[in-house]
Amino acid sequence: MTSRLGAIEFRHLRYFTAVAEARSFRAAAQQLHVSQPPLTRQVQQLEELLGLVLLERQPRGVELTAAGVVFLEEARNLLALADLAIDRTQMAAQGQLGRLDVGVYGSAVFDAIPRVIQAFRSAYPKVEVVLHNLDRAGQIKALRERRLTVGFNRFFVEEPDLVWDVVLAEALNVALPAGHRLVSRSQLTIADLSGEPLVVYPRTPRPSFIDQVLGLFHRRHLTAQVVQEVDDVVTAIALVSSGFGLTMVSDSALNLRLPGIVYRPLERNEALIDLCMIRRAEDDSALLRAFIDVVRKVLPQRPGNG
Amino acid sequence: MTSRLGAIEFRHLRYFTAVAEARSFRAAAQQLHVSQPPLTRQVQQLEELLGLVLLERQPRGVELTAAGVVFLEEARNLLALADLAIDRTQMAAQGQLGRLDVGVYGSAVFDAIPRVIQAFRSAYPKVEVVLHNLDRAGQIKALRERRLTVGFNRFFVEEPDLVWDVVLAEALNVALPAGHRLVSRSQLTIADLSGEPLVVYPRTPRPSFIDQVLGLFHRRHLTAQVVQEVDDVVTAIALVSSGFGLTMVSDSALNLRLPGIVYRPLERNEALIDLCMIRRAEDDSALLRAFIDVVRKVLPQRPGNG
DNA sequence: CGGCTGCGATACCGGATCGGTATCGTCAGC
DNA sequence: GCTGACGATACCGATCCGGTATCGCAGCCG
Repeated sequence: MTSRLGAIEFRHLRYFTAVAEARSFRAAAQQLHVSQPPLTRQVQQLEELLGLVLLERQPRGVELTAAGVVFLEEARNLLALADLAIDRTQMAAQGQLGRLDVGVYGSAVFDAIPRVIQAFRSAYPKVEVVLHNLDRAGQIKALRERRLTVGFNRFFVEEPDLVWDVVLAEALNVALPAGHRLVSRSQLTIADLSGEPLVVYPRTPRPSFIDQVLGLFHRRHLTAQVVQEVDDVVTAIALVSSGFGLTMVSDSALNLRLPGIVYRPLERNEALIDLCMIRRAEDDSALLRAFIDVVRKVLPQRPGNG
Repeated sequence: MTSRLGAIEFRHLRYFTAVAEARSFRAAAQQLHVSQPPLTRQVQQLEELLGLVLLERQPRGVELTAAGVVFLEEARNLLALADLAIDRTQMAAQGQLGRLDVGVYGSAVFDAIPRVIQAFRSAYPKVEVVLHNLDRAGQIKALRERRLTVGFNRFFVEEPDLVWDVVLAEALNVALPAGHRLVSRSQLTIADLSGEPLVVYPRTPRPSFIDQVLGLFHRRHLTAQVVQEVDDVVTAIALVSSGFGLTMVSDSALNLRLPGIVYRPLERNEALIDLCMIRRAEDDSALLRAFIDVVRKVLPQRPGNG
């Protein structure tokens, strides 16, 4: 890339623009708060660098040549764009401009995450937010490779270079087929589900939501009767509506309204399911801090380990 | 207009861009053929002027901050635009870029002028050509006020600060109603028209085409029987087609094809009508020179007074 | 017609700033 | 813990910038 810029500097543009607009070296010198000789010298140097005459010196001032007319317009443009560039850079430094890559996975995409993203978008409209559907392993890999800024997942193993926060504790609900006998109850307990056929998810990655659900039974020395393992909550709900059995979903998944499906809350002290946010420990960018602030404002907060 | 540019110069952008792209001060120094310390100093100064940190210095090189990512993009952009600005300025100096205001009037707009403009547009596609319909007085005024670069008209009085060239000598033709007795002749003379009712134009400005036509008769001691004076050639042709009489038109006007109108040429040695080009005597711009060259190439040329 | 005035260009000077060399502090890797 | 590579710093000479003083020139006015 061989540039024709040579040694032209913004100073040349500033000085030339002032002279061209004032149609006078002396008047421009006053406006710029410098004396007149430096203006003469800088404009001469600019003309020499361009190999062109930009101004016609005349007894009562200066006139623009055709090249001068064009260069004046270009110089004004460049100066204005340089100002904008500085503005944009300073906005970026304040986290108001840039790109935020967010990893998402699981049922939180149906409620909690959309609320967060919407709030962030309206608070920081010039930040481009990109969502990536990645499971936990994929999020961790992408975070390390800088392809992700934050990730949301149900829980995380400890990683030395990463930090996680629990940003939301959601209650659990049972999804039942419309005619099921438990539909008559307004609240359920884990014990109510003992012996009921269960559809569980996700099959991978492990450990994850599935293990938390099964743990609820084991902790109470109850037996979970798993009839089907599926990939995601949507498939699980579909199977429930087909009469395969019951399944457990977080509050976020209540937005998944399918015909023939009824949700009943689990008693709140029975179990809570965490939503976690993971990020690089050394990432102290203003953009990430701004995002975390929005998350804490939008979601009922709980302390993390970071 | 208070700029936030401060004392930022293109040098800062060039150096920062090189360092940011190479992710290394030393490597950038090699590419730029300078030593490493000046790079450190210029980047430090740039960061100080912006009040921001653009680079994170690390043991194995440098990483960009969020602000650095944005500023790198902006700086590249500015450097590329500066190059383009220089290109455009140099094109302007060569007459390849700019704006050409052309004054036109009379029947030449139907043939000679369109041919010139089309040739110029294809040779200088980045020059904006603007046509202005102005009579001779209007053209002279606009030329003096720099609103016009050149003007075309049928003939000009001498003006001290203006220069004119005859750029085309067109033959004359007679426009006849379809059933007229002279239609049977393939060529006509002025004498053939003696006693015929004539429609003449333009009423103003004077002197102009009308006076040249009437002069043809007076020179031969013939009588021109003027039945109607009108503003322009189009109106004259319309009256001819209505049977008012005959009228004289230049070659250019032969493109005006109306039903019921027949054109017959005047013998070539009977009369020629000039097309003149007028311009400022002191205008030696490359753009005007380029236009004159095109005119001379497109139109059969004759020497002018300039 | 000659002095005056206002313009840009030039000469020259002191200080700021640039780029160069040499060197330091620091962290990673063997 | 040594070594090597990186960026930062110290210092120096040369350049470049901006300032003052002055020149050359053209239009203006009495």
